[in-house]
Amino acid sequence: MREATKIIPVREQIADQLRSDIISGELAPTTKLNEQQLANRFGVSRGPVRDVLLQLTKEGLLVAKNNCGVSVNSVLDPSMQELMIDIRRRIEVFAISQLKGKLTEMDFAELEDILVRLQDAFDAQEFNEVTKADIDFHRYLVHAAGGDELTNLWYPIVLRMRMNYKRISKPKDCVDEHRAILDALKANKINVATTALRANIK
Amino acid sequence: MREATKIIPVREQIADQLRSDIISGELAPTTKLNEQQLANRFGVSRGPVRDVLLQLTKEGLLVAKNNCGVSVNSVLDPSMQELMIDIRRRIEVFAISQLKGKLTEMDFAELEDILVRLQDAFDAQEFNEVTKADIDFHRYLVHAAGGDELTNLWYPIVLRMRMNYKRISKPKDCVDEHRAILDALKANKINVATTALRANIK
DNA sequence: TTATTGTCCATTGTTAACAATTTGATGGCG
DNA sequence: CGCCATCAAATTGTTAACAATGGACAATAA
Repeated sequence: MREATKIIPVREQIADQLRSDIISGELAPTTKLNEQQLANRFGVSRGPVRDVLLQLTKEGLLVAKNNCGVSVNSVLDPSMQELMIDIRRRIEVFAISQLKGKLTEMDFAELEDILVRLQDAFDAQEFNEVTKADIDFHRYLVHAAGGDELTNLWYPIVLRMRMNYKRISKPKDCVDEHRAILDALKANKINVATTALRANIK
Repeated sequence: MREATKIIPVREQIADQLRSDIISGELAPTTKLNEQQLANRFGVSRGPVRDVLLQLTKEGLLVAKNNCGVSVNSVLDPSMQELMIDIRRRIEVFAISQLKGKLTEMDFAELEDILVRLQDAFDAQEFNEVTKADIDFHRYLVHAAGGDELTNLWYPIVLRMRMNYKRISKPKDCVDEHRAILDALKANKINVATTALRANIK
């Protein structure tokens, strides 16, 4: 039997695109979003667009005012940013502690694929793709440990953090750091992986 | 001029009611929710109901399957519950550290009101109301410190934690603990407040 | 008997029209 | 000249009809 081909719902595609636009800075903070315009852009009606806007608002990327529409949220002030980093670290450290000895060869292969994407995107100077691969790597681990439950808690935090970075500071380090995390996981050295992970989240 | 009467949007009312039903256990885990039935119950159309179901799904109270509707989420396994407690503590400790010296007389009056509600609900053995007042107390502090941003991160965690408790174990302690927190805040003794807060979150 | 396929029904996903609300502008009045 | 009330345009909130999807059940063939 062939590998199941993944069906991606319309709403999810729209959400992904908007998230991408926001964290890439294409949609700047305080930009107002019009439901009808978005509906036209994606070739759907306002219904699904409304759903997506609601979701992104819950995720903290957008802010909504009653009967006044939504706009792109502003960057976090430093103390909140610090809190977010701390919470994200706790979640991911928790994740790999739960994963000790649980990861299969298939998991490792998947993570290797993501690292390849990361490297390729870096070589091509596609920084948006670098960001996506970076997030995918971490999400894979979080999801493997805590499922949708934990991922839903973790994801908005990452997105909010990313909104604050205009661009990846040192993409090269980014690749190396993830390599270190993966190698440590493969060797089942959780302490090493934890240290590498904490160094990567900043 | 008359005091501004607070307008509570339809969606919010529906969301509050459903959250209440879920936390109180009236809607047991794995219960499937039908959009049309809910629409009839609240006397609105499916649109707003869909919006609410999406939100509660984001909050982790419900789980959704494509084209298959939503159902009430199950309780957390112990390790996740522990992580949630840890993160919630971190957020609330952050909140009161930010609030040092910032709370006004009006804030204290508001918090006193909530404590009265808590005491009354306890006296009347209205455990649902006890839970609501309890949450309101903490939410007031979190919101005062971090606004909607922090509240949106914090709230789902609290809700998920509450789903795991069938009932308040010792309502009397609950009142005393919140009294201790408020008194410490009034005296601007952040260390004391932090200790009391950490003892209350469990 | 058992596995497969086809049909039906219940439910969700989507759409477009309608109602309600906010904003900004315009004009009269102090 | 500035301020407030009133009105119009634009935008969101809501509704109900329509399309599409998934699951259950029965019929068929091996």
